[in-house]
Amino acid sequence: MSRQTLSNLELFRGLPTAALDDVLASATARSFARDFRVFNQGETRVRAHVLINGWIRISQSGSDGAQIVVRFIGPGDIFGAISLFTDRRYPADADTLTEATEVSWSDRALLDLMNNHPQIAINAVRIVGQRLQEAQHRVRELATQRAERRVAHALLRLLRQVGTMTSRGFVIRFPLRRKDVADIAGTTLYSASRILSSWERAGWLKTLDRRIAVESLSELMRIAEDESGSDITTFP
Amino acid sequence: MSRQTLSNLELFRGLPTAALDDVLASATARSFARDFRVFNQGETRVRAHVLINGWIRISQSGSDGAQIVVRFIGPGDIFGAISLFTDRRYPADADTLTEATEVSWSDRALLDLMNNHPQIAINAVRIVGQRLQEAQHRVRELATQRAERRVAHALLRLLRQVGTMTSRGFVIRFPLRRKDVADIAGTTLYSASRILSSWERAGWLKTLDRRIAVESLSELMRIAEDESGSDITTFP
DNA sequence: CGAACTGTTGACCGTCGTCAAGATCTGTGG
DNA sequence: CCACAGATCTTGACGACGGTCAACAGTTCG
Repeated sequence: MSRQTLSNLELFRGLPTAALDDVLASATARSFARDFRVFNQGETRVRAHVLINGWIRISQSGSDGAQIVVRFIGPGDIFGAISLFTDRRYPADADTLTEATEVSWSDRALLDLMNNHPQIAINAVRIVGQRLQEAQHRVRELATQRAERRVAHALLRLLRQVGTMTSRGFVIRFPLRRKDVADIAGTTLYSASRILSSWERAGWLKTLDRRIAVESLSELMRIAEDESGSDITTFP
Repeated sequence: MSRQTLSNLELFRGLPTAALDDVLASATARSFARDFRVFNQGETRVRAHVLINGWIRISQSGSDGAQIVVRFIGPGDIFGAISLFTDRRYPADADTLTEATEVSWSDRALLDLMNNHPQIAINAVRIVGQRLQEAQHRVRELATQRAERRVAHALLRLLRQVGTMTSRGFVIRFPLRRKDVADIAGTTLYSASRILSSWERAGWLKTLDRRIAVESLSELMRIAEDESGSDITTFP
C-alpha cells in the first residue's frame, strides 16, 4: 500500500504527502475470497472501507425479505463509511463477487484524519453527494418508468461504471445473476429473465457464464430513452 | 441572524464562537413570499442554502414531465448544497410553500469555511449521509411495496418530520395537494385520491383546506407495517 | 450421481395507470 | 357580492403491466 495508490483514491485526492502518511499510519489492509460476507446489515462495529481491487455487491433487505442491490463497489470506491456518521450500524450487506482486497479505518481514526485534513471531509461530501443524486435519480426512475426501461437503464449504468470493450461487445466485468439484475432494476427475477431473454432473442446481447455482453448498445439506449414502448421487445 | 441561531443549525453544530463569526461574515439572508421559485433545476449559479423558517418543496422532473417530490425542507434544514460539490447545477426545483427566510453562502465561501473549520464538513457528511440512507430506503420501498402502503409510509414520515398535535388529531403543518401526495409516494394523482378518500370514508383522517389531519395513527401504521394487505381499505 | 442453484417459459389475474366526466373549490375582476 | 375561469378532487370503467406460482431444463459442485 503506497502513498501513490492512496493519492489516487477519490477520498484522499489532493492531499499533501504528510497527510497521506497520516492516513497510511492508521489503515488496516485485508483480503477476502470470492463470495465472502464483508459485513452484515445491522452490524455495529463499523469501519470505513475502501476497496483496492475486486468487486463487491452492497445489498439491503427489508424485514419481509424483499431485497435490492444498492450498488456495486469497484476498485477505489469507498463503502460502509456513511454509517460512521449516522447511526453507527451498517445499513446493508456487503459480499465479494470476486477475490478482493480492501483498506479500512476505525471511526475514531477517520474522524481524526478529517479534523486534521479537511480536504478528506470535503472529498467525502462530494462522494456521498454524488451517490445521493444517483439514488434520487433511481427513485424517480422507479416511480415513473416501467420495468423494461429500468432494466435497460440498469445495464447502461453498469456498462458505464464497469463496462469493458471486448471482441464480444461491451461486457460487464463481473458475473451477474438474473436475480441481481432484478434487484438492481427493482423488478422480479421472472420479469428480468423474460426481458433479458427477449433481448437475447433479438440479438442485442448475450450472457456467457453469467457475464452479460451487449452487442447493440444503440438498441438498449433506444429502449432506455424512447417515450413509446417498443413493440418487438415487449412480453411474448 | 445571531450566532445563537447559527449554532443551533445542524450544519454548524459544535463550532467555537470564532468559527461562527466567520460563518456569519459570509452569509447572505433573503426572504421569499409563498409560492416562490427559489431555484430551478439545471440552474448553474449554485449556492448553499439553509432555511431559517417556512417550508420549501424540492421536486425533480424528468424530460418526460414525470415528477417526484424529493423532500420537504423545514426550519434548520440545508438545501441546494450538495450540487456545490458535484456538477454545480441544482438537481431539482425549490418552491416555497409558505413565506420563508433563508441564509445562503457562495460555493467559494462554503469551501473556505469547511477548510478552516473541518467540523462543518464533517457535519455535512453526516447530513448528506442521512439523506442518502433515506433515499435508499425509499428506493427499496418503491421497488417492493404497493401504492397503498407507500402512501401510508409517506404520511407517517411527514407526520414525524412536520406533524403537530391539535384537537383535530395529528396535522401536517403545510398544505398538501393530492398531486403532492402522489409525487411523494411515487404513484398517480388518481390512486392517491382513491386511497386518501377511502381512508376518509373509514374515518381515519380528514383533509381541511389541503391540510391532512390524521385521527387514527394506529390504523395508518397497521397499513404501513402489515404483511398482508388490508381488506377494508383496498380499492372499491 | 444427486442436491442445490440458476434460468426459462407458460398461465393466471390483481394492482394500478390511464382516460373521461363531472363535482367542488379558489381566486379574480367586474 | 356575483360570475366565471382555472385548479383541484372524486369516481367509474377498462385493460395491460408485471407479480406470482408452477413445472422443468441446465449447471455446478461436493
